[in-house]
Order: sequence, then C-alpha cells, then structure tokens
Amino acid sequence: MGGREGRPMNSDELYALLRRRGVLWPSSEIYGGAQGLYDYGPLGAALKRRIEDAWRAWFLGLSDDYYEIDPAELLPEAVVRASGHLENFTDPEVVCDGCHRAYRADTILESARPEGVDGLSSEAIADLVRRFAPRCPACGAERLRVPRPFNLMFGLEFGAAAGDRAYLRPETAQNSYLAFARMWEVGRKALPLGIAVVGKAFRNEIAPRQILYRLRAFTQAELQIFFDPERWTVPIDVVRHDALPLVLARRRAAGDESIHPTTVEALVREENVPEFFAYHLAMAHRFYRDVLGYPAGRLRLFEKSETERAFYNRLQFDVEVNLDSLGGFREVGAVHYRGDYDLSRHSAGSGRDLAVTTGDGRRIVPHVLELTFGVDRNLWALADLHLVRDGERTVWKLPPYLAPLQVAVFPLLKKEHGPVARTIAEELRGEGWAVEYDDAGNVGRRYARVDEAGIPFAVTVDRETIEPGPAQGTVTVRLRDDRSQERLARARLAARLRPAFVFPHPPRAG
RNA sequence: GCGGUUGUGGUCUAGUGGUUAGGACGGUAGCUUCCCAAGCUACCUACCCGGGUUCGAAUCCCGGCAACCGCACCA
Repeated sequence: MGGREGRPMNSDELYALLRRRGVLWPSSEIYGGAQGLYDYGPLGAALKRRIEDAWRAWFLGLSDDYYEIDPAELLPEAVVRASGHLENFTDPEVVCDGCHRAYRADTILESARPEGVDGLSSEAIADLVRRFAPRCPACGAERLRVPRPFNLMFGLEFGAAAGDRAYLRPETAQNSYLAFARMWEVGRKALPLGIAVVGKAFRNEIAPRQILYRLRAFTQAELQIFFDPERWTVPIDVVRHDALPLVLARRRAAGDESIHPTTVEALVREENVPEFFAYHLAMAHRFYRDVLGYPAGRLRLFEKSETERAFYNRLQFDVEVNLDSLGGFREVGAVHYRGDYDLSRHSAGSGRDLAVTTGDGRRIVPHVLELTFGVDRNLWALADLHLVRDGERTVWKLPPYLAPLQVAVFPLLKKEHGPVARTIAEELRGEGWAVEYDDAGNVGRRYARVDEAGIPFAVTVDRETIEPGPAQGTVTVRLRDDRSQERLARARLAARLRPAFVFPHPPRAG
C-alpha cells in the first residue's frame, strides 16, 4: 500500500475539517476554550469507541490470560508517593531572568553535582544554583533562579478530612499494578497475567500543543503483562519472519538514524532482545499496520537509549508514525520492559508482599511488560493518514470496522423511494449498525457527505427496487473508496456488508 | 512558562474609526432531478471575552482567553 493520495493537509486544515464535521472541538468552547482539552462530537465519539474496541479485540485476543478492568481515576496520595510520581513527575528547572531561557537543573549543575538532582527539594536545588551556577550559559547574566516546582499531576482534596489528598491518575498503568494482588487470585494464580485498562489519564502539561497530540485529559489503552522472567514462552513462530522497521539505539549512537527493516528472528538473535519482547513488539506493529491500516512506510519502531528512557525501563521501543500534519514521526504508542520496578515499589509502599510463588515453587516479584497506546493520538493519525483529497472530493478512507457510522441509506428520489428506503434503514439498524438516512438534495451531494464522514457503504433505493421487473427488490451498494457500485437483492445486504465490520483478531499459535 | 504573530457566520475570507458588516462555500425548507457536491426560490448563521479612548470601535489602547510559530518542557 502506498501513502496518501493528493495534497497533504496541515494541522489547521485537518482540524478545521474535523471541527466542521463534528468530530471534535475545543472543550468549553463558548468560553473561549480551555488549553489542552477537547471534546469529541458524534463522529469522534463513535470513532474513538471503535478504535478502543479494535484495540481490545487485538491485544486482549493475544492470550486468554489477558483481562480488562475498569478502575477508579483517582489515586490516593500514598499510591503516587510509592510510584514515584509525587517526587519525580516534576521537572526541576532553572530559569534565567535575563533572557528567559530555561534549563534542566541537572544540566546546569552538572559540574557541581554529577549524580544529578533527583530527590533533592527545590530549596536544595535553589541553594546549589546560588552557590555553583551564577551565570546563564546563553546570555551570561547572573540572574538564574529556580521557579516553584511544578508537578504534572492534578491534585485534589479527598474527602472531608483536612489534608487528605488524591490525584487524577497521570497514567492508567498504576491501576493495573494496584490490581495485581486481587487479579492474582481471580486469575487462578498463574503467570503470565495481563491487566488492561482503557480510560482517561490527566497531566497538567505546561504547554499543551498540537490539538490531540499533547492533552491535559487524554485516553490511554494500556496492557500490563506480569510474567516470570525465567519462564515465559511466546508463540514466536507466528511472527518470526515479520520485518520490523527498526531504528536501534545502537545504530543511532553511531550516527545512523535510518530505518532498518529487521526480522523478529534477527532482532532476537543479533540484538539480544528477549523473545517475549520481540513477539509483543511485532504484534503491536501488526496492529498499527494491519488493523489501523497505517502505511508500512510511515511506521517506525524507535528504540530509546539508556539515557532517554526512564531509569526503570530495561528496554523501550516507541511506535512512531510519520504524519504530515505534525511534521514528521510522532509517538503514538510504546512497548516497555519495566522489570519488577512497579510491583517492588508498591510492595514497599503498601506493606503488602506482592511476590508470588510460581508453579515450581520459586518466590518471585513478577516483571512487567507494558504495551501502551494513545487513543487520541491515534485518532488524529487516522485522520491524517486516511482523510485524503481525491480530486474534487474529500474521502475518509477508514478501515470499515473503524468507521463511526457503518452504512448510509438513500432514496434516489425522496418522495417515490423514501418509504422503502426507510424500512431498509431499519433492517440494517437491526444488525446493530449505526445507519445514516439522508434524503436531502441530490444523491451526489449525499455521497460526498458520507465520503467525508468515512461511511464505507451507501445503499440507494431507486425505481428498479420498487417497480415490477427482474431487478425488483434489489438496491445498489456504493463503495466509498472507489465509488464503484454493486446491485444486489436487499435480502442479501446484511450478509454482504457484515464481514467488513469484523475487528481483526491476532493469529494464535496452533 | 517566555518571546513573536493572529482572532469576522459552520468553513474560507472582504472590510483599517461612521457599512443595512460584503462574498464564496456550506446548512435548512420547497421545487426539480433515476446515481456522484448541477439548477431555481426563500431562508439561516459572525465581528473571541472584558474594560478603556471617542459623539461614534469589528477597526485604536489595555487586560484576559484561545490558536499558530520559536524557546523550554514532555517522569
């Protein structure tokens, strides 16, 4: 599959189109909007739900031992203290009052404190700055200061008791770690155990940017897989020959930033990536390529180096998509190998021993493989990559199972064909599909509208449908992507369309 | 957060102190139309918010909000 046709749209054009069609718009819009907050309209809400369901079908379909839970969005303070978010989800900054440049505190204090500033209070950092870094590296002014620490979490009063605090979760992953002990019982005490959460997360970003790319309230779909690092076998043969578009940290360190298609087999053998990691990375790659339909040439799996990734991540590949509207490759998901960091932290924080006994009698703290997926970012990517200008028309070539509305039904002429068309629309709604009925203007206009909304099929009732003759009882089905038409008996409509709406499932080893 | 630019119907835009705030596309209703935004008629919708200057502000000034670009940030 090639890339998009026609002229690429920039961010403004794409956003204007999405606003106009009611896909999304600024939150609290009549008050001028709120930075980093957007609302999804009818098309956006339906599309988002489809994306989430496609994600569920794929990732929960990987194993019978992967489960979805629906936990609370609020985390008590003790949780975020244990996870490290209270302490570390801040950016110690140093700002120059002369030229307004900002620096990371650990950069500016490199010579005075090579071990970094993690864990130091802002007062301690301010003191170090006063003593060791009197000049701004850019303008030379002696006006460096440490602004108040800025935690990226939204905190709130919790309950009536003064001083009790909770936080809106900055990531859904924490809920899965918190649920592990309970799920260990529910899941019949076996590893691997996958716990998925699809839901909102909240970050008080300093500078939200680029519409859906950096939000203050956003939706994540995350799967945390708890496993025994000494024995986890995956059906690697299923993906052994998949070519992954890798950008390896090792090559980047040598100055090579380009994509090297590499088989899963080679990734395991030559790069020493564990099989369980390579397998899930390959399955994630298939999801973006085959389920979301991103052109293969626009995807890359970008390995984060040791200094780029969080210290507890042993291995991290970001899934990046090349988007015209955002000017290049942007992260839309990731695969992290987090070791036993999360359960160890919560063991220490809660006092609850989260180690488990394996079938062969070993006592271990399970390790975690994390698959994250940014729902909003991918919704944007689906617009960027699939919403194309095709000559005069604008067509949203979404995979049919992702389309917010499944079918449109038109009477070719409102009066003559309306009644029959309406009964057909009702029949199709009976299939559980969202059906748009439209009898306004002429049929060409209606086709244009459904093209823009991404509705894959338009069913049209005409004279032949109604009048006696060989074609009585037949309708035309018009396909969005190539405008071709088929004529078929209305009784066969549902059977004809149904396969297009099935979410792809991952292949399972035989 | 800092600096710059910008803010007119749903969308794109004209308007630089006094306009019934104009157009295009769009939407709605009707007519017409037997398959891809045609045509005819009528209608619909706007000066981001709040102050100030002025006889008079969409227009000038200040503040706020928001967007875009750059800087910084993105555990």
